[in-house]
Amino acid sequence: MFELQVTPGGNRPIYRQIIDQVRQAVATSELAVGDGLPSVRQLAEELVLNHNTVAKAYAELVREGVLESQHGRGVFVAKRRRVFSASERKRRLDQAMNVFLSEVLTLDYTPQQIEEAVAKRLDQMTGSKAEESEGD
Amino acid sequence: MFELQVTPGGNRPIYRQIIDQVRQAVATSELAVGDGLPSVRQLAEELVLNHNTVAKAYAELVREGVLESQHGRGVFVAKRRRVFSASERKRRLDQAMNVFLSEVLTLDYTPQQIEEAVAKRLDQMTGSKAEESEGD
DNA sequence: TATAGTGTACTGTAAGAAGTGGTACACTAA
DNA sequence: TTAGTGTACCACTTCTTACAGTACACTATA
Repeated sequence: MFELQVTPGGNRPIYRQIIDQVRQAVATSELAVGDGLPSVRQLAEELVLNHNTVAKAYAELVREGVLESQHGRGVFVAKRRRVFSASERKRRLDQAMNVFLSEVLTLDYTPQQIEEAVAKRLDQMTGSKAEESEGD
Repeated sequence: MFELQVTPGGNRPIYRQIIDQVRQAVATSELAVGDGLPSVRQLAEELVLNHNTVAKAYAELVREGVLESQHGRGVFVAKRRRVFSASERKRRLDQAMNVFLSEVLTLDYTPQQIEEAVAKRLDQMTGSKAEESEGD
């Protein structure tokens, strides 16, 4: 079952927390292509939020090509496709790396530690596909 | 010479762009320990900003231990030191990785491509210390 | 000592983002 | 017909970002 959790008052906006977690669930195959997501109102009730906040997150994920919405039916995980141009992809990768690396280097992690941590997390994410769907 | 550039109206706040670039300059040793930074008013004039915006960025960098301010004299690159607890460092590393990885995985980069890109950029950052200070 | 330049700290103002609350409409499926 | 869906508004509040101006304590230098 797809669960997500949100902490209001954190440094990161709620709707962005939803985006992060859905992205991650898709990346780890916890959510497979075609899977349905909770409706905006249902998820809003679960998380004690306004439905507009959930809708905002879903809308951005649709824009990114992660989700696909069907009016009157629901929101579903979309088939993998590229929505950005090659140069835009590169630009976003570079910017994301800059932010990430300048942050962790400031935290005084060494390059080796960073590379290891990234490799480990990537393995966690993409290696353990759908292994939790046994207890359903 | 230390140059930095800022784009207003971008997705990232101006003061945060300053923080990112100073962090990066320190990480790459473009700015060495003890080096002075432009004064808040001078930098504000260069970038056509309010001095409060620059001061806000500097203040956060001081809080992070990247910079050190001397009242009446200026702001300087601080000696490397840790300002966060071990658990806080780990928490920040994890959060930064989550944001970074969910973002680039959504961009449809493969784990291999991501690891390579990170390794390459890390090498650029920490390998080419102060090599541009020849054309001064 | 005067003066200029420094960081810092206020106040006030304006614009935008984030989030809530409510309503409404078109669509789908039972 | 009815319930549930996505979507689109509007109004409102709170917080963040940024600007504008002023002020003060400090440092260095003439």
